[in-house]
Amino acid sequence: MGRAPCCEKMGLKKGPWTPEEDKVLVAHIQRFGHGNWRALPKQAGLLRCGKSCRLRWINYLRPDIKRGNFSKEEEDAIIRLHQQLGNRWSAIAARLPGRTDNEIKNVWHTHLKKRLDPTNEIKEEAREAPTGGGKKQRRPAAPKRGGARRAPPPDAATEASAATAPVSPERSASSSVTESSSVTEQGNTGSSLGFPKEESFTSSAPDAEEFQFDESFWSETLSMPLESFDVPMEPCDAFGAAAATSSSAGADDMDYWLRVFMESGDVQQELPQI
DNA sequence: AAGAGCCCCAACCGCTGTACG
DNA sequence: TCGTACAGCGGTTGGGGCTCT
Repeated sequence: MGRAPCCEKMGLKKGPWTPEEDKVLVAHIQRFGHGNWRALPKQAGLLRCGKSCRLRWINYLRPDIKRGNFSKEEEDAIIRLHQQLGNRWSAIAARLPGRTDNEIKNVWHTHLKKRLDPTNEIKEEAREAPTGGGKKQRRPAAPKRGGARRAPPPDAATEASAATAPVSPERSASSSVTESSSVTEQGNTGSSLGFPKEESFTSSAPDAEEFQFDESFWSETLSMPLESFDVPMEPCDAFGAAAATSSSAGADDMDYWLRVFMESGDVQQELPQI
């Protein structure tokens, strides 16, 4: 069947996300969730297609994402899981909390595949050696592409338990926060809006400094009054309807969001239809 | 110091699966 | 049952940073 393009290309921005766009997207999702990705950019006032917003959120902006280099244990887990699952990156990501399918895919193609290739083994080993000749030390993930924020590389023992952590096999790590995803699975319950509290987010990292930048980013973003955004939020009935009819939004979810909105104090003005 | 080449990764593209009317 | 819309997944790539020469 003829599929319409994911979005109207006309007038929609492509390429790297700016910090401003990130903030708008984060603020919108914090406030309204993402019941409908296609409608989200319009509601948030972003000149992006829903697909782009979704990818940006899932691969970069979700607060439960673990940034930085992969530990040896994680790499071993990826190799093992790849042997079992093949190129089902989302399934692999589901077993590596905090890692996205895109990230795992990148690591596989850039490191692990070569490592498993016997012809590259020697070369790869040389690269692994700290003082080995020719190995390019991984740069400390400097911001790229329009203000991308990356945490400094963690030490190799960051997530020894990651590979064995129990994670729902049904949903990947890319499942949304509104679907009681890995955030909950990692025990960060009780935080408002389904986000991990900053304390839990940072304290879950063995090295608190690892997320220093992200913490400041989230602190800034979470504390930022929404009115400070240039782009007006447009909570509309369509979104509420989408959330209400969403297959993943049960009555409890609706009650939860309603409570959140009520507590925010502006539900009357913002969402009169709920 | 400067240029070349390599490496990495964020983001795009196109396809599939699923829900719904 | 069919057609459409949407979310999600995996493959691919553009381009910036880093290292080497």
